[in-house]
Amino acid sequence: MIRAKTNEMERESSPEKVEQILQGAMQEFLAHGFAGTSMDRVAAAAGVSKATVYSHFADKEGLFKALIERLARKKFQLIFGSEPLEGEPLEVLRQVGTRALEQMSTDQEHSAFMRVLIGESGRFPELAQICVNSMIKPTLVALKKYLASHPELKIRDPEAMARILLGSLVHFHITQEVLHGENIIPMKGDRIIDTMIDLLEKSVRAS
Amino acid sequence: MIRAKTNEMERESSPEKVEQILQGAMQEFLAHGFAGTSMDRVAAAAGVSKATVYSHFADKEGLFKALIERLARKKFQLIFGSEPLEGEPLEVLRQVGTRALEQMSTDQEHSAFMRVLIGESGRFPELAQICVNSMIKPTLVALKKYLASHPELKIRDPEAMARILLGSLVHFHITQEVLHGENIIPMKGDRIIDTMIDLLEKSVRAS
DNA sequence: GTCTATACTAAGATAGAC
DNA sequence: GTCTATCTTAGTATAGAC
Repeated sequence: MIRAKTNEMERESSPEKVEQILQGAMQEFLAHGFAGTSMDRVAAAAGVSKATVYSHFADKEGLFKALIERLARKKFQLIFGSEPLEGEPLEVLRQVGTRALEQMSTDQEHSAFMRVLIGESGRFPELAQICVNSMIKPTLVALKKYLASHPELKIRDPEAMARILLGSLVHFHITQEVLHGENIIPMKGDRIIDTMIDLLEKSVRAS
Repeated sequence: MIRAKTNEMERESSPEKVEQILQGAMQEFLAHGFAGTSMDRVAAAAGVSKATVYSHFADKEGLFKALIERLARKKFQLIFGSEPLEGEPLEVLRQVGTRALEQMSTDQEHSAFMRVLIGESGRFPELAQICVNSMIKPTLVALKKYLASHPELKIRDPEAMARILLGSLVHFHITQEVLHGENIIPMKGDRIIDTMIDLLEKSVRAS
């Protein structure tokens, strides 16, 4: 019969290969950056030939962009895409902050992603902007809305406050893990969070 | 006479060439990162031959490290190495913050330096640590000491507070300029500073 | 000390078989 | 669709002349 010409193993194996390629690309690009990564090593890490890589992605740049866009979505959901915020505001903020810090330091991939994203933001500005749009902006908007929806917190500028909260945590992560400062300027992340909550609490009392 | 053997143009022109090389290296490394930079282009940008570059620096890595260490010193002094802090504390903090934000966004070199430093921190951890030691740590220590020396600010954990203040500003700079988010999530830097000062002021009143 | 010319290696991308 | 083999360019580093 005619259908026999297409056996089970070869019909549309593309989706599978694409996934393999992206996995290999992730390993290599996150470890060595764009310029430091060779397509040979990507192919090897993916377990396919170089020609197969080029049959699914136009060139090195196309593969890189596809990977980063994919990772941007994934990272956002992993860190801030949890359950909706409910409960006593300051306690909620403490929990969210603690979870975010923990998630960032647990996930080794996250530090590597930040390195590549920031490191290549000069040569791939559109890519950086995609990440701003799909990670940073949604986080800031969610935080801002949460702060604004709790007038008892007496926050004049929720948008600016959201930046302060997020910035403090992300910068802490950058100095400690991304830049390997843990042993040079050691500090428990909880102190950042405690101090921020303390500030907010006093701010409520003073208003 | 014997001294004539050494004419004016050739005796010890090294320091001059070294400076040229470092200038060229800065231009190239800051624009393209470590792996993306070729020694050919460094030599061309420096206006010397490639062999001359190699006669002063062991290899590409050695040149890169020399450059980054040099820049770390320079950047710190440029942004935070100003006059000692005097005057009403909250007003001093506002001025320092404003100056820092302005300096960071004015100096195009600074964004490029952050990109390279963070981007290469995975492959050059020692280099990242040198920058933590010569830039971030001194800044945090100075801030902490300032905060601690003004008990009227009623700050329980000056060290953590220093991190919050610095982190908010640096993260703002990263999102707006380094990651090109200015048009996506626009905001005047003053709002960050105003909000932080407002928080500190209310914190004083509540204590 | 500095240059020109070159050895050697690796990388991006593709042609052609199956 | 996927592979092996290959073309071509570009990069690091050095040898040898001046």
